[in-house]
Amino acid sequence: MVQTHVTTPRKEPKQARARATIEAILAAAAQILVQDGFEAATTNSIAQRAGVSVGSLYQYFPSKEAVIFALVERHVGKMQRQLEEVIAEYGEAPLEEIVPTYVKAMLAAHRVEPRLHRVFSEQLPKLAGRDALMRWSEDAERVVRGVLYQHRDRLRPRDLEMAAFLLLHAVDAITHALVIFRPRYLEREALADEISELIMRYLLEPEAMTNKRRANGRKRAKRLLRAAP
Amino acid sequence: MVQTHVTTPRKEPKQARARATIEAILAAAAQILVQDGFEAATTNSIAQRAGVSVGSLYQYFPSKEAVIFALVERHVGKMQRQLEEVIAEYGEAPLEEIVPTYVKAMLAAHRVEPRLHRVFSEQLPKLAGRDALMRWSEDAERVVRGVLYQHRDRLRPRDLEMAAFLLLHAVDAITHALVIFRPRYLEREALADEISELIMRYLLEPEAMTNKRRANGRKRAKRLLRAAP
Amino acid sequence: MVQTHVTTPRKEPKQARARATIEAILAAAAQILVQDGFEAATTNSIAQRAGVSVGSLYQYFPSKEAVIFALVERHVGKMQRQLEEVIAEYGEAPLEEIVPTYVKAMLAAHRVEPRLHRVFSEQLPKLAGRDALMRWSEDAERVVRGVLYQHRDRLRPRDLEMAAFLLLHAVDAITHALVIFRPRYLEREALADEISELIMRYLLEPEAMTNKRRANGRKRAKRLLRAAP
Amino acid sequence: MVQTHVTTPRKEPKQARARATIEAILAAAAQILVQDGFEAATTNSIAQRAGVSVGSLYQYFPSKEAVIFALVERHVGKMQRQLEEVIAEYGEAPLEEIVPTYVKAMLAAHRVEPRLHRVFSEQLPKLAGRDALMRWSEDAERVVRGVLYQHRDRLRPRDLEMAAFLLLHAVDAITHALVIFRPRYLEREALADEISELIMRYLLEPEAMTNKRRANGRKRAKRLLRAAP
DNA sequence: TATGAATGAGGTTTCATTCAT
DNA sequence: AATGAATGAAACCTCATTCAT
Repeated sequence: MVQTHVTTPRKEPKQARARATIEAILAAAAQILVQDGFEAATTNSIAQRAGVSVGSLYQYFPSKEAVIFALVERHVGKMQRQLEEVIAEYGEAPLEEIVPTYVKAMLAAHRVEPRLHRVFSEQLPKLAGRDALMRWSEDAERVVRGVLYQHRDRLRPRDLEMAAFLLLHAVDAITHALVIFRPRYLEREALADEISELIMRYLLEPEAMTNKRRANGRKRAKRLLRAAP
Repeated sequence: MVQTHVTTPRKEPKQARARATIEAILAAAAQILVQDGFEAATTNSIAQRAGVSVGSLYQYFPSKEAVIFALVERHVGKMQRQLEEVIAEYGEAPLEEIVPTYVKAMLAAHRVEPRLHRVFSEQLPKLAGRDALMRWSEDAERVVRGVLYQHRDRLRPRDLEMAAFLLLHAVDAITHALVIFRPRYLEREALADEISELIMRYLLEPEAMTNKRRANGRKRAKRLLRAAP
Repeated sequence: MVQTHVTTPRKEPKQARARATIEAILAAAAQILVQDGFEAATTNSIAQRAGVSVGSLYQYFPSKEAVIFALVERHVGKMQRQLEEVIAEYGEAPLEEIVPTYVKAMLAAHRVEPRLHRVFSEQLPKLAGRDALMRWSEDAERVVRGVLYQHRDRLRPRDLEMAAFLLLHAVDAITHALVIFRPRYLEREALADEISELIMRYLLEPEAMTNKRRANGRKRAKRLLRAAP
Repeated sequence: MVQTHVTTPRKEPKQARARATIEAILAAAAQILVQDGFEAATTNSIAQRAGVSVGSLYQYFPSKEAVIFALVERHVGKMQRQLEEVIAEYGEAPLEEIVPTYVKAMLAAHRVEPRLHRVFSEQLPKLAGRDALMRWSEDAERVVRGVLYQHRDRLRPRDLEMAAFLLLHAVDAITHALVIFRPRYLEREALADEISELIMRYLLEPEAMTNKRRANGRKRAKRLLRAAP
């Protein structure tokens, strides 16, 4: 929606207010989900926490599930964009760089709203949003597969599809488990290195994996990551 | 035992008929959970599918959650027993044997009732059973940690706790993701090998991992596993 | 039912057992009513406390209300018999004796099972037993009225029906209130005297109420009451 | 204030419509209680009779008991206010005036909603409102005690606390019994006189109780009562 | 006869959604 | 546009009663 703000200035205040209401509702929903779990997130409680009436909620969302769905979509979108940015930027880089960067991107993605992520993966009922979450997995897998194909000459595994599957879910689950069982680990430097190690050792034959290369790669990755927002 | 009075069984059956009723209720609950998801599992629907009245359900379970809880406990118990058996049997074996066996045991554990497992990990609300599921994770992690400590001389990673954490959740999540995204993969021979590869390469330095050894190890593992019940 | 226990000895054991079961049920019901209130008295809880099965309860009582009803009847019966005994014995005595004796009889009647009496008067639903309780009131009123008529020549009030009504309910309510608010008072000697005073002063003109007479009356009443079981 | 969160009103109405709904609910509850007894007062029947949905009932009352509680509180409040007004107005008057006035006030209080009062005192389960009813008794007793202490010089009874107890409950119970057994009596003039007589004769020595005084007192009381709203 | 498992109508309560104001 | 009162289907759970064993 391209806004011609020069010609329709009178509508703006209203739209801005609507936007604010929507934000308030989503924020309230997220807060309740995180603090009190899925069962506590009723339309009335969300509206109340958002400081609006139920009526207003239904003005902007056709149903309760739509609220949850919007929240999931937004969350997944953020994660996806993060991942894609990294891949786009490092698309041409050697594996030694792209892997640790990807790992860090995943960790960073989970750090964004770890508690919300947890609620989504644990308590989301069939209908509302589970699909969106699965789509994210499939998209991410496709991206990983792409990267692997690019470097297939150097890789040990023959079945790249299976490899992509394994890697994606291993990393995803580890980060997810971290959020739940070891929130503190998430901050540790060494962790990302270990996960990268897991991946690299799986992907490359020992002789293709010089220490030098790996060390360099890691340094450069750090530098690049620091440059990112 | 963390369970509260809300989830403990209400009375011990004294007649065979009662036992049958309890089984019917649990079976019905499992069926509904798998087929229609958590939301569809109402006390009435469960009772109806079990061919009994709601009243009968409440004779043996003090609440709806108690039914779910019993189901989770039973499921987790099965998985735990499988895992412990394997570890007990292969406790003294070299890593080359124990790892693939463990991987296969995990895959087998998930194959027991994969769809039920999925529902549990995805849709279980806070109260009912999530704790039991997390306890399983922690127990399993402890077992893995024990194995690693036994072989710590040969292992590359220094932080064995972190290593145990990574491996457990990687394998767990991969099997879990398989159930959801690639149920067909679960049958494939190669899959278990790949996961074992992922683990072994992470744990051992290249020079400590001769091809010969690995090949032997794998064969022997297969043999042993076949011997197991 | 006059039992010819000489000719039907074989039935006795059975009947004795049945009697014991009935007693157990009534005792259990009374206990639960007193301890946990009316709502807690379910057929199952009564049966359990009585140490029998629900089925047995229904063998001897056609419904839950029948159990309550039996309990009320029995309680009211006891009270009524107490009252009638006193009146029968003191029927010919002067008011100065009969009044304090009656008061003490009432207090004694409430002392029998005060907590049960309380539950009955406070929580009895319309259907079960309320009628029995009201019948008791009416019967007692009739008795009191009879006494008053006998002594009508000496009495100040002209409307003896109203007087009987006032006295009966005043005494009844006072004893009842005592059970609830001042259980300790029930033991006090002075209390019965005060209540008697209340009645006598209401019934007699001052000049008809010599101190001497009242003192004598009180003493003799005490003696007589002591003689009673 | 002994009330718990279970019985406190749920939200303050902000619209006139809401106020009307609350009134309708309370009126319906009172009606059902009076006509069909406690057992018949289900949330659905109350809502239906009130012409609203169950949901509306629960918007304003957190539980079924809260409805009953509100009704009891309101009723007790009315009675208490009546009593206090009389005492306040006649606080300085001689006993000969205050007693008949108090008696009439009590009778009037019970005349307000006699059938509702009956249900409350007979069928109120432990939880809902019994406390409120007992509080009323205690408050009233305190008031009576105060009056007696003021006039203690003229009074015959030595133990004024006991006297207050006896009088309060005698009068309360008599009025209460009237409601149940002789609703017609409630209208009779002579009745109040008789009850006053009962009290006065109990409180005063014969010689302190001139006919003249009593006659005057009664007249003046009548006049004053008539003046009251 | 005694048992206790089974029944199911009916009660309380919640909450997504609508709609008059 | 916003409000919040009103709705009612549907969930959970209880308990008097029946009946096969």
